[in-house]
Amino acid sequence: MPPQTRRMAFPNVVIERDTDSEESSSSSDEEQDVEEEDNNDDLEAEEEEEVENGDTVEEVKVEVSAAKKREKAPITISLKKVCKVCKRTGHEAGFKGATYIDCPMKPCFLCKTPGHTTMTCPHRIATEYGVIPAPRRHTHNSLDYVFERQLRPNIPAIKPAFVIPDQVNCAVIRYHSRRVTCLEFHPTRNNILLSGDKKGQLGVWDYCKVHEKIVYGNIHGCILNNMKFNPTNDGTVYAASSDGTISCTDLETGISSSLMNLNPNGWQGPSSWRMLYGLDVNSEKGVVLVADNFGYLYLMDIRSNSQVGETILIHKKGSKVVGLHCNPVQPDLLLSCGMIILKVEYCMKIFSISLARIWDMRRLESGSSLCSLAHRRVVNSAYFSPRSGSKILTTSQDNRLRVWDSIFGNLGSPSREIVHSHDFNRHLTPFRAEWDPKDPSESLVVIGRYISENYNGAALHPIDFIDISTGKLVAEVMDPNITTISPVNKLHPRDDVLATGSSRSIFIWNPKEKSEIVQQKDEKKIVLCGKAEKKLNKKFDGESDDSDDDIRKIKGKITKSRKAEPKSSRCSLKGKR
DNA sequence: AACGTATGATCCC
DNA sequence: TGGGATCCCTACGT
Repeated sequence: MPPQTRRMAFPNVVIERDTDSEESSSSSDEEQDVEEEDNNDDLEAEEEEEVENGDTVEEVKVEVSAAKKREKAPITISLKKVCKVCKRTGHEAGFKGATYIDCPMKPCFLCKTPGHTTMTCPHRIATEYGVIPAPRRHTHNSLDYVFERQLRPNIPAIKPAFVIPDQVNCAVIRYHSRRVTCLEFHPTRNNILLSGDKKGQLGVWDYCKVHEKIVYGNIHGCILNNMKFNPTNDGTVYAASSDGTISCTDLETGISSSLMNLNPNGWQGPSSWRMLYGLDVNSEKGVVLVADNFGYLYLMDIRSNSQVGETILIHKKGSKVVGLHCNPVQPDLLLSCGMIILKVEYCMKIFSISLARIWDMRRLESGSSLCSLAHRRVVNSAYFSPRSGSKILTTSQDNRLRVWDSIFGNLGSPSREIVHSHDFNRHLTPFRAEWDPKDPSESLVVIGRYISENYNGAALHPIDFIDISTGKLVAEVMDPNITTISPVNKLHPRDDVLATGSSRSIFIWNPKEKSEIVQQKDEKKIVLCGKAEKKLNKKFDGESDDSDDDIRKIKGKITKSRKAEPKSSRCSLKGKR
């Protein structure tokens, strides 16, 4: 459907004149300006056409007061509407209603290729565009063949594949005072969700007892970048922060100890301030691994809380290492990812390359990585697959998800690249695609979407479920009450539950059938959030003693999928065996 | 409603 | 090699 343009009322401009001298000087200036603009523009014809159409460009005549009008001719200033992106006239980028119109002078905002806009980008129409599906697993011997042919059809599927949590079950609005940066489900207690924010606060929320929530505010001074539960005691969590410390916090008491402080002398300027980003725990080796913004990796012993071995430069000196992940099956393997670390000249052009690197924990030295996986922009996250640990999934700021099917195969180039909108924006927590830990095929992945879509007149940013074996969009999940972008998402390790961090709010999603039970049960508590929240705040101000801590039960209503697929098919094993 | 601002990667000189 | 300009679909407060 072609984008609809709306005729905007243009403001009248009146220029007041005080003195004759000023008048003459300013008038000549203006005339010059007009002239210059006209000369610079070869869009004159186009412009006139548009004026006739009553579209974007309009001329404003400035009428001088009647008395002076006789002496001086009226001045015509051309206030052409200018594109806010490329500053040219003749078109305008931005929202027209709930639809965003791209600047045609810029490369596609989705795939970054010039020549078209997101509106017509083939990747927007189908996420699987250009993705070569993973090859079917060929049966090699007769036993395999017999199993596939005769036994498998009789074995009931353990999990009816791809259950999509698509209904907002409950939400905490303005739980945090700054945007959410990370989420983590408790490894054993099903309803406990931890959240970190930009301020360094740590939230603990029991989302089945909606009103039970805690925020620990004195653990870190700024961004809580990553957290992981202590494998030997799941009542405590480790967290890495941009304040340069690692914390170990007791969830019951909120008492926190610091394992490391990289800035013992305080603020000495930005060139020396160290920030911790990547964090993971290797329970086999009994170490907490962290990485900083200067490219260094540190290992901390869990028992002694002291550093093990040397500090190792694992990426280019001075480049931020944003993610670390230990292989869930082979504890000797470590994955790191981060910012640009080299520049390459190719075909007379210079390309920046960011890397994810695989390391052998037994031989951790600078330059000894087993393999480097190249990306064109910063790699926000790199994860081994949760069950077999043999696949790798990365999220890069070049708007692509990359998948390597086997760490034992050829790692030279990714098995698949899926174009997906998850641009970097300094005001947003970086997007990270997360595996579904429950999917035995290790192909379902969740990631928030940056660009919005017009859903019945509302610009919403859905959360995408992608089958990374085919690149297909399995489901796009959104709620009319969530108007902000949702860069932080985590799937529950056992339940069909999705947790979303969107701006300062946290949402819990269930598959439809579950949420309806909850809705019935708590009908009186159901209120709206998002834009409706403001109104409700006023209403609730009398009842609630602390509006910042309001917990709101929200009734989710799934908006029709863009492709208007029936619900059943959206949650089926589409494109799979 | 219109603006200001927080603030990170990247490009370019 | 380093600092300053730039940025594009932000979110929220005044």
